[in-house]
Amino acid sequence: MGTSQPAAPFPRPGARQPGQRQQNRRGQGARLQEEIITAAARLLNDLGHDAALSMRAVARAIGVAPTSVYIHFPDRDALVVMARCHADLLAAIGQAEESAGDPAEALRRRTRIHAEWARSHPGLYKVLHESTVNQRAETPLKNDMAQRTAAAISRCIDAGLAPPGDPAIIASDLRTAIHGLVSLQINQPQTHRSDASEQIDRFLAKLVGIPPASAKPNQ
Amino acid sequence: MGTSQPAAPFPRPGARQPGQRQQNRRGQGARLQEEIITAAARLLNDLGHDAALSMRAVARAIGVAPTSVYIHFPDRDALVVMARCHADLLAAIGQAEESAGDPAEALRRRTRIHAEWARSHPGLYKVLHESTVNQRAETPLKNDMAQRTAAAISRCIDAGLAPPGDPAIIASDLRTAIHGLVSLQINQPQTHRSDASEQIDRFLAKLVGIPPASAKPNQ
DNA sequence: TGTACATCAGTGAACGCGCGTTCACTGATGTAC
DNA sequence: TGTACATCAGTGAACGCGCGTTCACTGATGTAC
Repeated sequence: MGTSQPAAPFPRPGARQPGQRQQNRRGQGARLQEEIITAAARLLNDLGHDAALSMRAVARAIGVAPTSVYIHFPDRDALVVMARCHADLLAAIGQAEESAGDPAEALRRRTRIHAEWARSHPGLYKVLHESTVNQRAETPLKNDMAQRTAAAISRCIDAGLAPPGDPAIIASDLRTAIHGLVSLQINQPQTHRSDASEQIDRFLAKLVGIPPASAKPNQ
Repeated sequence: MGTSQPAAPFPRPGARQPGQRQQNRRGQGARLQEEIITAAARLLNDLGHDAALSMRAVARAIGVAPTSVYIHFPDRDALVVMARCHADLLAAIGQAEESAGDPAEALRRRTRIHAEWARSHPGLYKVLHESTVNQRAETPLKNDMAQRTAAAISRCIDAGLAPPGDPAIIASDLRTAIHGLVSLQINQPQTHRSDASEQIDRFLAKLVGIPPASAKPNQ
């Protein structure tokens, strides 16, 4: 970890002081909508549960009257749709894969960045995977992720870097195991501490058949 | 599935009608405490999140004044301690292991029953693994589970039914993957449907080195 | 055998809180004439 | 260049709700004398 983690897309600093905000210019009303989404995402990440997100808390965080949120979102449920998180994660993964030398390294990077994103956005990960929101929406985005993982594995097999097998099944197993790893890291940090990287390598080796990168500069 | 799943320890029927309950006999005041714990466990399972559990809801479910809960539990946090769930799960696993022929079959049964318990108590599983309670307590019980899994794997290795390796690491990998499987089954039932049994077999084969039971009567 | 008292197992009303949501409104800014 | 009007970007007060928690209490039952 340290400096190499993906850039946090949701600002961390605390709530705005009331009165600090000034009304948007005429024609710029949509900016408040943007502020609401950003604040909602930050609160979801901080709280880790969609039921804990409230219209009033979002309004408070922005420094706006609760009523103003209703101008852009008809009710609480509408606030809780978070497609942009996935888009952000997808971009991070795409970027990491680009710089990989071969398909096996690409899969390893993809897997690592997935785990790291979850680690640095624990609350959002929980909302996206454990909350009641995820039952309502987000499935197309998750299917997209699953298909991309299967494609990455398929490329490994085609390049002879992994033994043959059904990419969809292997991807399902890998994603399931990685989800377990991330979930335990987030939910039981005291018992599942540091060895994420090694466990990822073991999963890649045992579930996909990709041996740990042997040509490591140090260690 | 079907008839072979473990007996549900927490009664399912709906809330009691108000007025139906009559005061405990003198000296039997502790019975209300028992009722409170049972009702709290049922509510936790129904709601799937400890934050959603309220003193008033528990009192309502039993048919008692909210004040009466305070006689036995000093505050809401005290209600939320759920050691008995683990004890119940442990007993179910012990029972399943007993009837197994060899260590490999015992490990398979242990793994299956773990997944089945989680499936039949989704809310409690979420509370125990995803909720804020689990950060406070329950770690000794989880350590116990981890050690038992490691011991089961150790017995497989000793019996020559699994290739040699560090049982603690193998157990960690297996438990992580199974947790991922269960978590996805609970949280995304629409995408992770039915093939749990096969995926468990694959995890046992790939992560522990135990091939699927070949002498199956049918299929 | 009778009675005063202690104890048990609860109850009912009330407090202040944050919440979702509705309603009528306000003040600034652009625009038609 | 001036003015009436429309529109935009919000606000403030209020509603009813469920919640945790406190307080003084009630009615039944056992027990000492």
